[in-house]
Amino acid sequence: MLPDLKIQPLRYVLAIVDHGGFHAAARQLHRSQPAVSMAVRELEARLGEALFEKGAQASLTPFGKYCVPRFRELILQHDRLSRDLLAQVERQAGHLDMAAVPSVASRLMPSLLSEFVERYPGIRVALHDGNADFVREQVLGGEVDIGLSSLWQPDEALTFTPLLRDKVGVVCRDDHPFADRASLHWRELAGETLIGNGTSRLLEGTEAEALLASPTFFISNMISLTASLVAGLGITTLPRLAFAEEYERLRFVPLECPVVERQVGLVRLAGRSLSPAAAAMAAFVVERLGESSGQGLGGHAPISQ
Amino acid sequence: MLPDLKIQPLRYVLAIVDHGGFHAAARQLHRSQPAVSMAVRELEARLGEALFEKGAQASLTPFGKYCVPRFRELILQHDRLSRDLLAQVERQAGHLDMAAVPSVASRLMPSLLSEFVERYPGIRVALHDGNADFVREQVLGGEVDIGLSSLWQPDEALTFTPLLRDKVGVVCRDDHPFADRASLHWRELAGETLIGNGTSRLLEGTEAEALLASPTFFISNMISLTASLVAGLGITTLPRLAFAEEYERLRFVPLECPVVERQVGLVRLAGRSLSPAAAAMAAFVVERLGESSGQGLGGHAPISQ
DNA sequence: GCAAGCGGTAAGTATTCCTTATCATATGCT
DNA sequence: AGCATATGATAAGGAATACTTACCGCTTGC
Repeated sequence: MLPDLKIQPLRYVLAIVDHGGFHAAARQLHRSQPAVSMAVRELEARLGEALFEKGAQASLTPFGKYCVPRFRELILQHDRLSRDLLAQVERQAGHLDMAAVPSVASRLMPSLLSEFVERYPGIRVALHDGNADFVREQVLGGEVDIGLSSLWQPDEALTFTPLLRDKVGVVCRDDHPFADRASLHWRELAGETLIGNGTSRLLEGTEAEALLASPTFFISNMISLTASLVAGLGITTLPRLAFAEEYERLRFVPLECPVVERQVGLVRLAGRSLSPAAAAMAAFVVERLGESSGQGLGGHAPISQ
Repeated sequence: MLPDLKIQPLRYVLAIVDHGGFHAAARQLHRSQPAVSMAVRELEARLGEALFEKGAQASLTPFGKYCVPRFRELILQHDRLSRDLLAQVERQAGHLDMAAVPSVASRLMPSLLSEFVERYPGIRVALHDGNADFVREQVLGGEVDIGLSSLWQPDEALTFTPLLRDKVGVVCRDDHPFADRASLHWRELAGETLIGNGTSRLLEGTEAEALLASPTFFISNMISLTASLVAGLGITTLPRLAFAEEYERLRFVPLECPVVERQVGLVRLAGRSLSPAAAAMAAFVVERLGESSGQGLGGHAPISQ
């Protein structure tokens, strides 16, 4: 019923109009003049009406005059779309949503993000932070494109790319007997007031699991937890990355026996591709965290694939 | 630089999305399934990014999800344009401007126009009236698509299609000695008070030319002219079609010697095509006036080509 | 009156598009 | 299980399109 207009012949028509002739248009289009002639004739046949007066110097028919601005409009739309899609693919535009656990979000992402926007100025990033369960759910539900977290258990629907190891240690106030120790054995914690937190389950399945039975307190909120530690309420265990170094009175002492560590990595939906922008971020994160990270944030190490 | 998206593959993508699969889409598009597959792959290659997840049941990648509404938008624009142009060509839409001399505009156009809009309900017509010079100028200047008028002299830039002959006669009041005459000879007018008007120059070059020397008055406006005639100011000559029959006290008496007639016809720019709507009107006018007109408007006759 | 411009035509070739036939894999049904 | 029937991908051949070069006829300008 309605004929499919091809973009090219429309472009030809506009070129003829703009350059005032078939020859000039052909030259500018890097085509031979007959190619232009024939394409226009084909288009006219398809429309059932002439666009150019026959015979003389190329001049538009009234119908042609009617068509030209409409052709121009359609081509404008087309080019806008084409340009837009190309920008997306080439990572010059786009946006992505990502989720990260608080430690990663606050300790690693700030510098990563600033480098990222420098490298991909057109891409907009939304960073959501929450605990590992939150990250998992956000990725599973498609609310975010990628997540940065540790995986408690493998999930069929998720792909996990390990990026760095993060060793658990004991956090205490600077006046605590542990404060100046270089390392600790789990049995030494036996008599202490141990405050549980969201990362405590890292100890599950290790020799130190017994400690989990004793905690008097469980504080999930990191601000409350650090405040409690500063107040001398007790001590806790945390992965190094989750230890807020800006609290002057708190000390981090590595747990050497057993060595407990979480793997922080990239979480994404299995079998689903990423948007170009998300792929850029994923590759960027892997590149920056997967090989030589550290940069003063000792205690966690990249994972060599 | 920016790739030309073809309309067809975009349609394929939408069909796949809407029908939930390559096979179903192919069926609905009257294409084979490989044709759809390959076209989509070609498009993906051109864009440099996959639109559908590979492997499983057809499902969009995030990039595909980004593209689909944009494809849909472009195709909507395209189809709107295609439909619009088709409607123009098929005379279901469009508009035209025409000019006509007052006699034609007031005596012939009303019924013609009502028939025209019945036959071409989508076409809008603007009718401008003015004397023959006005019509000529409007056509020459492109302000109107076609004109209905008589041509005083041939014009290289204009094409004139004669449609009907319109005989000149004498118009006088019902109490004038000529009022009941069946016809008149020009010499009988010698002693009369002759009011000149815009059509008087029709007498130029005929035996009756001498009359043009005498007129005491010249009144170009038709309303003023008829009012003057009703007032008994004098008599005048007019083509039959220009004689306003609705004035009860005026009479039209054919001039039999010499027989003077104007040719009323279609005026258009030579060598220029008409818009579809204008072409429809031109053909319609020729069809209705060129062969068997009359319909009680005696005194002018169609011109058999 | 000739040269140089225009657009149109013809014939051949390259490319694009679409077909049929076939495959590998995944889903559904006893 | 296991066969039947979906799915989408692939290969090879053919039809349609788009483009090329070569040439024609016409107008325009010196």
